[in-house]
Formats: sequence, C-alpha cells, structure tokens
Amino acid sequence: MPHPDLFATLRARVLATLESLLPGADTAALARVEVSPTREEAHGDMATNAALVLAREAKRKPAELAAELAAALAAAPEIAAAAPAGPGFVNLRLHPAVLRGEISAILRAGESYGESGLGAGIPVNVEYVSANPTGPMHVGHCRGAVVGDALANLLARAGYAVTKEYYINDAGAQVDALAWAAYWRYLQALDTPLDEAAFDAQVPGGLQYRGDYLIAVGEALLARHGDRLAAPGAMPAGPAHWLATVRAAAVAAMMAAIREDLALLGVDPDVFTSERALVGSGAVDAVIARLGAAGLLYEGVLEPPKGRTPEDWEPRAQTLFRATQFGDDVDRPLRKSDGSNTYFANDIAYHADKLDRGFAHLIDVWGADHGGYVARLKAAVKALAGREGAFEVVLCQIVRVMRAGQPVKMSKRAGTYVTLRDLIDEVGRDAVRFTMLTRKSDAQMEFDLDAVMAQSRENPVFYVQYAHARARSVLRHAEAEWGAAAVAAAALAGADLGSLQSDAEMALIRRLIAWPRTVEAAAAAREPHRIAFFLYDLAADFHMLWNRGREDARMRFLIADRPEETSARLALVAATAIVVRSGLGVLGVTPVEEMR
RNA sequence: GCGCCCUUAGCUCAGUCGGAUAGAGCGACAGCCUUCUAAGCUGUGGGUCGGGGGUUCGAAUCCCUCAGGGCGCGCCA
Repeated sequence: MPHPDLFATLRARVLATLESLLPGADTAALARVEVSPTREEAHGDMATNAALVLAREAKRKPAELAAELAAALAAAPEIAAAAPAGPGFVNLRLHPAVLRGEISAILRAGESYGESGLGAGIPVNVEYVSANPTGPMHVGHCRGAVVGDALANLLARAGYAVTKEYYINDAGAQVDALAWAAYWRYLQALDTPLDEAAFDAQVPGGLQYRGDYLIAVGEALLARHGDRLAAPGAMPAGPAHWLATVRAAAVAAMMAAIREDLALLGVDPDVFTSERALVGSGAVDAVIARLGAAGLLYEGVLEPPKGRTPEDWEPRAQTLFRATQFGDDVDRPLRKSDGSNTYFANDIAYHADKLDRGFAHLIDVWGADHGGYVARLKAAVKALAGREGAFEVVLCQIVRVMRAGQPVKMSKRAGTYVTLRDLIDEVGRDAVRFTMLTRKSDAQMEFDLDAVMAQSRENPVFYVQYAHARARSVLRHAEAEWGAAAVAAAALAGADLGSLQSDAEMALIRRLIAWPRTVEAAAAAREPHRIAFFLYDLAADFHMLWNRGREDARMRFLIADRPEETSARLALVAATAIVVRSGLGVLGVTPVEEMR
C-alpha cells in the first residue's frame, strides 16, 4: 500500500472543510481544487486555490471565501496556521512535526516511497526504440530509447503494470536491401571477381548499407553455407536462391548488435515482436477483414496533396480506411494499387495484436519524422478499441548533434554518423541518459559533444550523483564511528527529529515530501524529464545544507557529543539518499557510492 | 499550400491540467577549503517570456493572428 502523499492528505482536509462551508458545491469545481507547494517559503508550506475556483459558483468574493476557509482550516490537526493571501489563496503552515514525520515515513518505505496507486495496475504497453534492424544504433535512436525507458519506469512507479516492447521492422523493403548488402559482403568473402559498381547495378534500387558492419555477416554466411548461396552460372545469383536465408541471417545479426547496444544503454525490453512473424500469422489480413466487416473500408482514389503534387502523381484505386471518421484529415490506404498491404496495414495489425494481448493502454515513443503518422494510427486504434484514448504517441523531436559548434552530418553511407556505442564509450551511459532527459521530449534538442564529452564535469548528472555520493559518505562515516545499528533505517525512522529546524533542513524536507506528487504529475503528463529536474533541485538543496556544515561546525551532520541531533540529521541524510536513488532508478542512472 | 512541434537571460534550457515578485546551469564579476568529497557553496549583474489581439479575478501557460525555426505530406519503413 503506497504511503499517502502529504499533499493529498491536506487536499482531502480542504475538501472536507469545503463540504461544511459550501454544502453541495459543484463537483467539477471541486476537482480543480489543488493543494500545492508554495513557490516561496514565506508563503507557508502549502497553498490551496480552493476559494479562487469556488468563488464564482458560490457568488462570493474570493478573498472573503479564502478568509472563511482559512479560519475553518486552522483547526485541522496538521495545520499550524492558515491565512488568506493574494487574490484568494489560502496559505498553509504545517506543524513542523508533521513535515518531519515524512522523513520517518521515507525511511520506513525505502525506495517504495513515492510509489503511487495512480495507475491502478492497468496494463500498459510502452513501445520504444524500434530501430530498423539494418545497422548499428546511432545517436538519433538514442533519445527515443532513453525517453521510452524512463517513461516505462516512471509509469511502473506510478502503479501501472508496464510492459516494455520493441517492434522489429523485419518485413519491408528495407530488410531486403539489407539482405542485398549482406549478400555483397558474402560474395566478397568468396573473393568474387565482380566489382562493386557492377553488383550495384544488379540491385533493385541500388546497393545500400555499405558500412563495414556487414563484413562479418558475409564471412559468417561463408563459414556456414560455403559457396552454396552463389550460383555457378549466374553472378550474382538470382535472389530466389539466397534472399530468405541471407535476410534471416542479416536481421538476426543486426538484432544481436542492437540488443548489445541497448544493453550498453541499460535498456532491456520485455518483449520483442517481429513484424515478419505477425504478417506470416495472417494477422494483417485478419484485421483488414475485421475493419471491412465494420464497414470502415472502401475502394477509392485519393486526392493529390494540395500545393505540392508529386511529379509522378496519377490517380490510383486503393483499399482505403475511413480514418476521417476517427479524426484524421484524409482516408488512408491499407493496400497499394498492386493489391499488396501497406506498412500502415501491418501497423494496424500490430496494434490490434497489442490490444488483443490485454493491454488497456498503448504508448508509442516515436521520432519526430513520424509525426505525420500519428493521426492515422490513432484513428485506427480508436476504431479497433471502440474508445478514445487507448493509444497515445510521445514524439521525440530531433537531436542535433553538435561538434565544435557545427552540426554533425549524419549519413550512414558516408560513415559520418555517431554510433550509440561511440557516444557511450566517450561520455558514459549515465551522462547520455541524464542529458537526454534534461529536455522536454517534444522540444528540439542540441547535444553538444564537446560540452558533454570534454567538459563532463559540468554535466548535471554529476551534480546529482555527487549529492548521492556525499549522502552515502556521511552514512559510511557514521557507521564506522558508531556501528551499523546507528545508521539502520529502522533505527533512524524512530529517531527524535525535533532538532531539524534550520531553514536549509526544512527546505530539504519540503523538497523530499514533493517526491510522490512529482512522480504522479510526471507520469500523468508522460514527462520523465520532470524527474531529472526534480533531482537537480533536490541535489541543490542537499549541497546547500552540506555547505552549511562547512561554514558552521554546529551544522555538521555528525557531532559526536550531540547524539540526538546526529541521529536526526542522519535520518534526513538517509531519506535524501533514498529519494535520490529512487529518482535515479526511474531515469536508469547509476546512484554512485563515491565520485572518485 | 496543408498538418504537427518549437520560439523564455549573451548561450543551453526549466517553469507543476492558468496562480502570488518568471527560475537554473554555462559564460562574466566578487568571495568561501586545518573540519563528513570544493565535481560543492555564497553574492552581483543579466528578461517588453518572438510581435499583436482576445478569454479571466489572474496568461510564459488557453484561443485567434502574424513572423521565424524544425519535422512531415499516396503505392518508404
């Protein structure tokens, strides 16, 4: 059972008071009542907007209502003082003992402090990364991987039953192109007399994926199959002779490499789903039949896009899905003019499959270049699920990689792109993950290699890790001095915390008690970056308190001849370490014990 | 041409379903190490929140409009 959030407790107190003050108040207005932290300590510990949101319906002046509410709230057991303020806020000052009591609660709960019942165990599927298995992961994949992973952790913390999923796009033309490229490396391993230009001319659409990473695949094919994939008479052999074999081997090799890269990043999906397997199972035809039976398909011809007609545009009859009935701008093709299925059809089948597996809610994390695709898939899932909101997309905007003040051109063919592995080798997993989470995902982001690589000391991740290391250091010193029993959470949870009174200590406590509501708000908004900023602020509060001890020996955490104060401060330090560790856990960043 | 995202301090970015005097880091300037890790702390300076209009008790936040940047726009995945 999650520990009740102190803000939720006070909000319940406010609502109960309103019930006696304004019986029968509008429930919609009551839902807008908030109890939130004050921006300035001088305003108190918490503030409520209750009088402001209810004044209109009650036909009362906000300030008057606030005064009445404040008077009534003053009697609540948690509240030391309640005062009307500003246009109609009520500022609440809590008894310090109530605030300090949260420290004990944190110590008893450990890292489960901040877990929430918000999600109510609803099964949620978070699909992210899903890089095409055509080469190593590069920086462009990184943001979605980190954001998706942190979001999954965050939702789990908020009480959802989360499954992390990776969709393998192994059914389209891209993997055939990969197979051709792998086959070229196979021929090279066979010492083919064919030159690259001559081979290129044989490949439908031209030879792609010329990077070195397929050489090993070609050699492995040679080792396993000898020259049996080549044909004596034809050079190269027709694809019917080798395509399926080479494609399977190449995709398997790419997925193995991607899983290694993901592991380096600390990403470990629960489920990998193969598009090819899905198509092979007949799921696509089944979902098309299902939509057809619902009267949502028709044969039709689309209008050309306005203002920018493709040069080779000609009207063609296709099977179209009535996406406009579900909020999209135009109806969308499920079958190409030659009768084969579009990628969209496969994607509908995939999302139908996720719904069929029992997920009540689907979240996809996509790159911004897929932004134009959101409306149609939302329409499709809405049609399938028969309800609104079963599916949402978190879009990650482009990461511009900068080096020496210049954008790095990303080209697979030229080999100038930065691989995920390179990046992690240079700056480390923790810095990559934290940096990717210090921006809203829907804002474009500049990833400055020089700043993160060369000046890594200034990266915010170290600031937060340092706070944790310092807290752990204090606990280690205390343990060395007085034994393990003195720093055990159970013992500290029972400590008399009355000596925690300074402004820096109380500021830290106020920050810590905001952790549960931060988790809930971030989860509800699908914004894991809020956790990174919370941790930064928490670290700042802790570093400030630390330095109080440098300036004034009486403010040090460990004072041998003052055991009560020391225990109280150890409790605060231990609670801080727990919340930092917990937050870093959401982000997938290591809570280091020491910085050396 | 249309759709979606973005525009906040010199730079990179936060800003809690609209809330009180808009914040942080970097950079600049001035200070703090015989003491639990100075990868830290304290102070100073720096903003017509892209422009304009509207909604309201209240707008960086919501709506309209204009400007600028990004992504995308039938049979690619």
